Amino acid sequence: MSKARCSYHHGDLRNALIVAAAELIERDGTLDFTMAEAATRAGVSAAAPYRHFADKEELLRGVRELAILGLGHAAGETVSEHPHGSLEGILAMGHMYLAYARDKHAFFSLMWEDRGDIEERREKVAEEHGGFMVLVNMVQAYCDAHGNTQVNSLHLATQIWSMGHGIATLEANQLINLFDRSIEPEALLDQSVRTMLAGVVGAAA
Amino acid sequence: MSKARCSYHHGDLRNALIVAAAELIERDGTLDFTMAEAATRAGVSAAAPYRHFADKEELLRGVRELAILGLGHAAGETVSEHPHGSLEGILAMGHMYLAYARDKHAFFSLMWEDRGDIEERREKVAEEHGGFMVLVNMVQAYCDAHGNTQVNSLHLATQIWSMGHGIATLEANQLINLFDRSIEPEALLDQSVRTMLAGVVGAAA
DNA sequence: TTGGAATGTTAATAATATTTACATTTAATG
DNA sequence: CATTAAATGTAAATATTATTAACATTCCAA
Repeated sequence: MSKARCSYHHGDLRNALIVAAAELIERDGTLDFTMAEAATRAGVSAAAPYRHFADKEELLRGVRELAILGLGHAAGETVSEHPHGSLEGILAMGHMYLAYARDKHAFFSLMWEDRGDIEERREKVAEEHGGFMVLVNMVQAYCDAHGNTQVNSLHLATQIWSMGHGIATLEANQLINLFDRSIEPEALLDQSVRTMLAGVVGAAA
Repeated sequence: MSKARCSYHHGDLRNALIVAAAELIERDGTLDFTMAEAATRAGVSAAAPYRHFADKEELLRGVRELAILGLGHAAGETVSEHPHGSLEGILAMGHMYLAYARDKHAFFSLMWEDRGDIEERREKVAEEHGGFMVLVNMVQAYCDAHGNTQVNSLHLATQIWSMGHGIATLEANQLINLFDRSIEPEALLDQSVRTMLAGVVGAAA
C-alpha cells in the first residue's frame, strides 16, 4: 500500500498530502497554502484530502509530526558527531536548534502550535520529542564526567532547551538584537549554556 | 475626535476596532474573529474597518501594539514595587512575564508574530518594547550594587528575557513539563536567573 | 464472485475577507 | 456663509477557500 496503484486510488495519499503540504509551507514560508493546492500537488481532487484528514488543522498536525521527527533526527545526528559527555556536543546541539529554527522557520513555528488537547496526545508527543531526551542524556553525561552526579539533568536540560528556544524564537521575530544589533544568537546561547553548566559543575570555559 | 458624533460618523473607529478585536481575541482565546464581528461590536458595518485598516493583518498589528504596550506597562508597575537593584525585582519581572503569557495567552502569542518588514517598524518596535529597557536597567543596577560595573547588562538582560520567553512559550504549549510534570515554570526561571546573575557577580542565592 | 468499506470525483454550500458604487458628514476655502 | 473635496459610512457585489453532498470506482474479505 505504498505504491501508486492504477490511477483512481492513490495508494498512499495521506503521506503524500503531508509531504505536499510540507513542501508548500517550505516554499512559501507560510502556513496558508490551500487544501486544493496540496491535493493537486498530490495528484488528487480538492475533496480527496477529507478522506484522510477531518480538516486542514489535522493535516497540519501531520506536517507537525514530520517536522518534530526531523528535529529529533537532527538531534541524533548531532550527538553522534561529538564526544560523549562533551561540552562541545551540548553547544553543537544548541547551534543545530538555532539553525533549524532559521532554515525552516515556518516548520519551526508550526511545531509549537498544536491547540489540541494535550492529555490526548501526551504520549505521542513525548515519544516524538525524543530529541529532548538526547539532550538530557548529554547533560547527564557531562555532569557525570565532571564529577557531579547529583544534578537533576532533566531540569538542567529543560533550562537549556528553554534558553535555546527563547533565543530562537526571539531571533525569528527579529527581536533578539532589537537594541543591540551586534548580538549573535549562537554566542549568546553558548555563553548562557556555559554559565548554567558552570553553575552545577564549576568552570566550563 | 474621541466622542461619538451624531450617528453616521463614529468618531474614533480605528481605536474602537482595535479594542473590539482585542476583546474578541480575549474572549475566544484565538485570533480568528471575523472582521464583521469586530465591526458590529464597534457599531459599524462590515466594510467600515477597511477605511482604517488595509486588511485584517493590519488590524491585528494594532492589537499587537496594544498588547505590547500593556506588557511594558506591567513592567513599569513591577519595577516600581521592588527595591532598586534588587534580585527580587528581577525575579518579579520574570514572574510577571510568565503570568502575562498565561493569563493573556492569545495576546502573548500574537505579540511575536508580526510578519511585516522589520526595518520599517524597527524604531516603533524599539519604542514599544520599552519594557525590555526596564529590565536592562534593573540588571545594570543589580550588577552595580554587587560591585561588577563591567557587565554588559544589555546582553545579560537579553539572556534573561530569552530564558523567560522560552519558558513561557514552552509552557504555553504544554511542553515545559513534558517528561517531568513536577517542573514549575517560576521555580525554573528563578533558578536560571540566579545562576546567570551569579555568573557575573558571584553568589546570588 | 460479490457486497460492503475505502477512497476518489465533481458539483454544491458556506463562511469570510475584500472591493465597488454610492451616501453622508466634516472641514477647509473663498 | 456657501461650496466642495476629503473622510468616513453603508449596502450590495466578488472572490477565495474550506468543507460537505451525492455519486463512482476500486479493494478486500467472506
